[in-house]
Amino acid sequence: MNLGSLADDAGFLLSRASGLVVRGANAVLAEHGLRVRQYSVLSLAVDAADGISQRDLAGALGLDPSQVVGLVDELQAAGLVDRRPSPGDRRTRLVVATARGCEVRAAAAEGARADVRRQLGALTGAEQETLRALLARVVTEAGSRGD
Amino acid sequence: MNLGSLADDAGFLLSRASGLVVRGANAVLAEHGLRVRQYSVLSLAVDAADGISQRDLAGALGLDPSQVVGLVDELQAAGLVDRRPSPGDRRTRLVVATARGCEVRAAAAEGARADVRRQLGALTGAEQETLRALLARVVTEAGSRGD
DNA sequence: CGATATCGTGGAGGTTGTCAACGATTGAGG
DNA sequence: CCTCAATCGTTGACAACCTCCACGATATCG
Repeated sequence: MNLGSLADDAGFLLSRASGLVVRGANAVLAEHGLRVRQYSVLSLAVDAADGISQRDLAGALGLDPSQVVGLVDELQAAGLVDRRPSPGDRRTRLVVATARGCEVRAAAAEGARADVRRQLGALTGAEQETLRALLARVVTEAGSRGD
Repeated sequence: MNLGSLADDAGFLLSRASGLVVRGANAVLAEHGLRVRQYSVLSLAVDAADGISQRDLAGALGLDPSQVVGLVDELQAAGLVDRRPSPGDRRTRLVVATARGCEVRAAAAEGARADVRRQLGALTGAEQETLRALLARVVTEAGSRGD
């Protein structure tokens, strides 16, 4: 077993698997007029009952705040989210999903989930859950460490 | 437990974790004048005793062949790899690592491995191995399916 | 020999990552 | 009250990346 081999490197495998899943997800989401990034933003907006600030969106997604601007612009132009002023802070703009945004997200989520199941088809259900749990710990640990 | 939540989506976690690891690796590799992509190409060239065609490079890395051109150009300009004609096929150009390429790769690999260990610090050694094995199966399965 | 496929390469167009600014607003300390 | 630093959204710039298409050179199959 060659430990120097790229095919055995966890970082490379992570990047490679991510590329595969993102590519597949983008293809599926295109049917709903969305890219993965837009879908992520929309999802967080739908799940946040009172809306979510663009700052928090950037933090949750690991993006630069400047990237969020464009994504929200596109979703807003598509009528899927709105920007509402925050009650307590006039700098902040809360991103809230519209009724149509909720519908689109629900439909897209179904397709996206099916595609992830397909992409992870080599793993049993239990293994998929193990993978999910391990990745979640890596991500949250990195977050609590300051990225 | 909200199954619709983005933070529980395996695809999102994969993409997020990959982004973290790649960012860290790029920072480490910058000390050696490399980016992750270049390091990957260089690694495969070093590991291939008789060189590797750009086609195979693209396949192993999941890249479009046209992307490999630029990466090899940069590595060649840095004196880390050479392009040699293939003995049996005049279309193919074999990418082979130079002596300096081997040295740089060895030095960079050490730093990269240390960084991955740091990024995956939330997991025990056994868990890291589990993660690696699961990802390897996902990637090879996708490969045997035609991406 | 001729049709078809493959390899490397170039270029176009869109998406992403990173960074540095700026105006508006907030919060803390003097 | 007033100044100073910090925060939020936004814009702009620039490099990296992905996707696709087309081409010349070469190989392979019929």
